[in-house]
Amino acid sequence: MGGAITRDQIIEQADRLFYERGFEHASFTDIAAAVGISRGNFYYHFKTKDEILDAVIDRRRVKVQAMLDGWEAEGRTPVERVRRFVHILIANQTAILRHGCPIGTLSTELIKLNHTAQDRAAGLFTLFRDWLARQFHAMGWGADADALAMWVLAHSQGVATLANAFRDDAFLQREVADLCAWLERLSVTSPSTTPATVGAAADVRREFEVFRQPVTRA
Amino acid sequence: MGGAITRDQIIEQADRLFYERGFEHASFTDIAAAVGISRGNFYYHFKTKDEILDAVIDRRRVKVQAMLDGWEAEGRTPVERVRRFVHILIANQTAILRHGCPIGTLSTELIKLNHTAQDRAAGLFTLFRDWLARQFHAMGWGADADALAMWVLAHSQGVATLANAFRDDAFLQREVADLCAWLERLSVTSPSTTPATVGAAADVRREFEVFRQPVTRA
DNA sequence: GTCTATACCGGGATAGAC
DNA sequence: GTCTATCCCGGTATAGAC
Repeated sequence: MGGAITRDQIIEQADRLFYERGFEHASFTDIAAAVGISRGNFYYHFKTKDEILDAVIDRRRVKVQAMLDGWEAEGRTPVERVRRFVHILIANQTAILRHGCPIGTLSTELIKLNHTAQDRAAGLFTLFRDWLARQFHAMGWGADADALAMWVLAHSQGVATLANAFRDDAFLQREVADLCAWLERLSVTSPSTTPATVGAAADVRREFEVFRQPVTRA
Repeated sequence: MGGAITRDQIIEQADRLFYERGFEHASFTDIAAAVGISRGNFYYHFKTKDEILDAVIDRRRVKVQAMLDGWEAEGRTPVERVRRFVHILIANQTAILRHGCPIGTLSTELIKLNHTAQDRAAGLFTLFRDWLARQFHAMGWGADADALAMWVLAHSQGVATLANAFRDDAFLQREVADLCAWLERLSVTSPSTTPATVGAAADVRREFEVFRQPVTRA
């Protein structure tokens, strides 16, 4: 009963501290202090630190999936949904400027540690990747949907990293605005909005070629 | 004499190990073993681990600057020079797939550790940023040069992070090809190649608007 | 300048009382 | 379920012989 509550609190605080200080740097002492329990009590709930990491990644999976489902339900069009994705950079601006992208920084760290959970961390990226690809697919980009998803994901990731490194909120906002402007243009000429005029996959691709170019300022 | 050589070797191996395993995770034991000296001998050359980090960042500054100077000398046009920048993703492909971007991952880690050297690490990004901005400036993008520089830097950074997380060399290559294609288009319509037709800054900006859109596939 | 030996601390992890 | 006490290890850092 109370045990489950404590366990949840441990996961919640560990999640936060892993994000703020990094997995390796966040100690049991830190987490115990944050939860308000003794270090020893800890091991009743988790046998090792890696077990806590697993639980944290699970928690993040659930939260990410819930967020994506929410966007799916809210956004009327695929474009609106992708825009919601891009806007997490704004919604979480303060945290990103301070600590970077929660997924990117965790993934990067676990790779350095050669940790067994590195693939599970990368799996968090996959949730976004597949969701984005589905949106672009719905927009009619077919075979290019995944490439577009990776492009948006990579750019957002890079923006988060540099905004974090430079603590530059203006840069972050500008990039979000430009990504949205690009999305707008993409949607206007998307085959899904002009289904009658575009038939063959080759035509879609040719049209795509014209419109895929970087955005830098609004 | 031999001391200076040892010192250089320590910095060299520390640089490599900080990149491969991360600053915190790379221990004195690791570095000492790599250099082939005892842990104790270490402290004759550096009083603390932070001092080694400082030396490593200095070393990276020098190497980055030399690389940028080299590109400046080699590349005949600004576009060719920027292309050289983008191509480091290919040149260092193996290392990037395994360990990510040396600058991005170090910067990210030091921020998590709230390390005093975090700004010095971000300064490595600044070297690239300013150099890229100068290239775009030479291409005629004037006030937008820095924004373009940041855009390219951020995108490259994101590509490195995701290529690392997914160990996806095909993605990395595709993104480089697309970045180069975008550069090509940018250069064709750059005000520097058509100086007579473009006068006011507003015209440059308007023209710029048309051509800044994302690239996703080749 | 390089070594061995060692101090010291904080990390993760365990044992056992309550 | 939670605590205190403790273990063990590996980390950084120091002392002092050579």
